[in-house]
Formats: sequence, structure tokens, C-alpha cells
Amino acid sequence: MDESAGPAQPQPDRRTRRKDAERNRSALIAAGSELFDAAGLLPTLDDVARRAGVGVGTAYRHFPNKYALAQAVFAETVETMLEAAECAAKMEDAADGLAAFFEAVLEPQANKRALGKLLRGTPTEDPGAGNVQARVKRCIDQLLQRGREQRVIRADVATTDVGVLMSLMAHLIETFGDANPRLWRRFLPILLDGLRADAPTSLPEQPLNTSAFLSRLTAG
Amino acid sequence: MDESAGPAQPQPDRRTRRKDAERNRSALIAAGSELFDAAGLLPTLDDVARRAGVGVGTAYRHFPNKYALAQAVFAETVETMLEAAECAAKMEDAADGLAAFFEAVLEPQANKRALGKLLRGTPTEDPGAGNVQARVKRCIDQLLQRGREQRVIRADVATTDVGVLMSLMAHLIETFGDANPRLWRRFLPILLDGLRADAPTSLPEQPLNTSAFLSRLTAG
DNA sequence: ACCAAAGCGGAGACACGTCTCCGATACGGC
DNA sequence: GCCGTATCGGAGACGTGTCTCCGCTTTGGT
Repeated sequence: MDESAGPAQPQPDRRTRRKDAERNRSALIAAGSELFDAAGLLPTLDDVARRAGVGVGTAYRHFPNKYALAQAVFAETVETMLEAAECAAKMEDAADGLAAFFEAVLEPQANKRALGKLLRGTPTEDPGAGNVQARVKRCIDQLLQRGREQRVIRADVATTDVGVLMSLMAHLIETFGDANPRLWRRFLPILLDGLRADAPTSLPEQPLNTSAFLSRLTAG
Repeated sequence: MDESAGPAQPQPDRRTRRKDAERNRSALIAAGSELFDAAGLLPTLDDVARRAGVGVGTAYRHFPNKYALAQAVFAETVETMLEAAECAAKMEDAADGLAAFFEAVLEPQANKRALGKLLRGTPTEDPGAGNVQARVKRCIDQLLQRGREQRVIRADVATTDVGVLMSLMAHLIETFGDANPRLWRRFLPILLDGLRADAPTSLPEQPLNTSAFLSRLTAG
């Protein structure tokens, strides 16, 4: 989401980088990967710098803050996750697709402890996050529309409702993941059964609109 | 949970308190109530002191930290909540009882913005919290046992599973509550339908044991 | 009215995370 | 090998929240 943005290098001057700078940048990403996997987003950029064997100033010159580093660390993981989610959204059976979609989105978050907080949005503005959110939204929209046509998902579920459920499962992973990293799988059937079309109840209250959902997601 | 612990005053010396001290204590609780309702547990004990018109030192002499103050502020609310939950646990139909139980536990959290974080556990050790947790656990146990007998709740749901779901709903309230304080009601049917006995799937993975659940609840 | 003790107030010590500044250093074109 | 400059490193400034210390004030019993 920062590197590898496409052919015909869009970064104007990133080629001119001294090799010690390149080495340090790589060391920072490697150290960040280790520390973030071990302890979520808790480690300080100062911590990462120390682990990488470089000075704090160096760390802050390469990445304006911890979240920018995390973004670089998890760029590939996010892209892989999105592709899996988009693949799930294309499945014939919408119920299966929804299950696969949750699987695709949650499994990486359970493996990479810092990914969840990063996806929820960085405190600072983040140009790449909007793109991720748009792609996820498209998946959910496809699944819900097809699920209604196939009468397998309750008709009154909105896009942001699925988003809220995703954020709840992500919270589950962050809170209880260190007790059992696969615990979220125990709750996925409960959730999916609750979303089935043959539910005996209907949903009260209005769903959140997209911007209200996104702004809270980012804040929380 | 701090005051009003029963007849025959158990506090040995709290009667000997000068009336200016008593006045300040009340002012602190009143100010805390206002600030916590408006902004959750974010306000500093220093903030509360300023709002109450007393010095910081006074605040810290009456309450060792912010959480102790919050506990005093919400003591009655918590007791009311517990009584409602225990009442719900006694309902004939266990499915109705479970719905009422969630209602009883979540509604106060939606009204009092700081209550959720307080219930989840204070950073410092909290003798009263264990009591609350025990009473809630008893409610859930009763409901689940009866729900299994009546074949209205899926048999593989454990006590801590309900606890996890409570914590997820509390998270929903804290994250999206300011967009719509009643949004949690929209997700309650999804959750309850997912817990019905006629669910077509069974739950994978083992449930958390109680101590693992509680320690994560407190940490998160 | 007096005074010992309870209570008050708020400056400031402390801890922690974030980020900047600038003298020292290493790179790489010549 | 030389030199201009990109880069480095880490002390420390800054912001924020928590909590303590101690000189001053108020209370309430005598």
C-alpha cells in the first residue's frame, strides 16, 4: 500500500537512496514485523529502532510514525487478505461466500496481532485505508445483494451491519486471542446462523450510514 | 459497592469525617457523575477535581485513583443492573430470560458511558469486581442450564461464551454508541438467533475457562 | 476564644510515548 | 584519496496523565 503501487515507478526519487539507508529501512521493517507480531501495536517506534540497531532519528526519518511503519510491514498481508475476501465475494452460494469472507478477513488478523488495529484506521489520516475500506465494502455489498436474491441472508442486514460485526470479531481476536488464537472460529457459526434468512425476528433500529460507521471505526 | 454495604455500618471509622470533607466527597462524586456520563472514563481525576471545585490533592485523598471514584459514582447503577439481571435469570422461558438478561446488562452500559469500562475491570485490583462477576456468572449458568433443558438454547454454549458475547456487545456500545446509543438492539436479535437450539451448525474450538476469560476481560 | 488535628490545595516529581535537532559519520561520484 | 552531502544517532524537548508532598486553612472539642 506504500511500496509496489504498480508499474512505472510512481515514486519520483525513491531510487536515489544510499545503500546504508536502504539497509536501515529494511532492518526497521524486519524489526517491526517481529515486534508487532509479538506484541501488537504496543511497541514504540523507539523500540523498533533499538531492535533494528539504528538510532531513533533514523527510524523517524524513514517513517513519520509507528503507523506508517506498520503499514509498510503489513502491505503484502493486507493485499493478500483483500484478494482472498474478493475471491470469497464471488462464490456462487452467498451464505458460503459470507462465511469465506469472514474467514478471509479474520484469519490474517488472528495471525498478525497488529493488523486489526492497523486496519481499523490509523490515528493520523491514511490515504491507503480508504482504498482498503472501499474494496471491503464492495465485497460485502455483493454478498448481501446475492444473499437476498438467494434468500439465504436476512433481508434487513445492511452493509455497515456486517462491518460492525467484523469489528466485533476483530475485537474478540484482540482481547481473547492470546488465550486461544482460534477462539473467533467458535463464534463465527453463532454469527452466521444469526444472519440466516430464516431468522424468526427482524432487526430493530436503523443501521449506521457508511460515514458514521467509518468515523467510529477509526476512532475506536 | 463501596457505600451502602448493609446494616450495622461495616466501615469502622467513616463516621468520623469532618463536614467539609463530606461536602467535598459529595462534590467529587457529583462532578464525576457529570463528566463520566459526558465522556466515559476519559476525564482525569484532576479534571473531576477542577469541576468539583476542589484541589487535586483532595481528590486523591478521597479516592486513590479514577477507578475508585467511578466505582463510588456507579455503585447504585451496578446494583440495580445486577438485580435486573438476576430477575431475568429467573424467567420461566430461558430464551426470553436470556434476551432479558442481555437487555438488563447492556442497557445501563448504553446509558452510562463509563460503566462498561468499569465493569470490565479496573487496572488496579478491585475486590468488588469479583463479586459482580460471580453474580453475573450465576445468572448465565442458570439460563444456560434451563435453556438446555428446554431445548431452546444450543447445547454447546458455555458460560464464558456468553461472557465473550457480552463483552462484544459492550464494545459495540462503546465504539458506535455515540452515533446511535440504541444500535446494540439491532444486533441483539442476530446474536440471540445465533444461540437458538435449532442452529444447523455446531461450535468448533473449546470455550475459554473462567479464569482465562476474566483475566482477558480485565486486561482489555 | 483557643489550638491540635483533620483536611485542603496545587506545584511539581514521575513515567511514558512521541518526535526534533544538529554535530558526527559514512557513502559514492570525482 | 578527497570532498560534498545524504544519512545517522541519540540527547532531550514536549505533551499528557498519574500521583505526592508539605505549608496553609478549617473544623470542632474544650
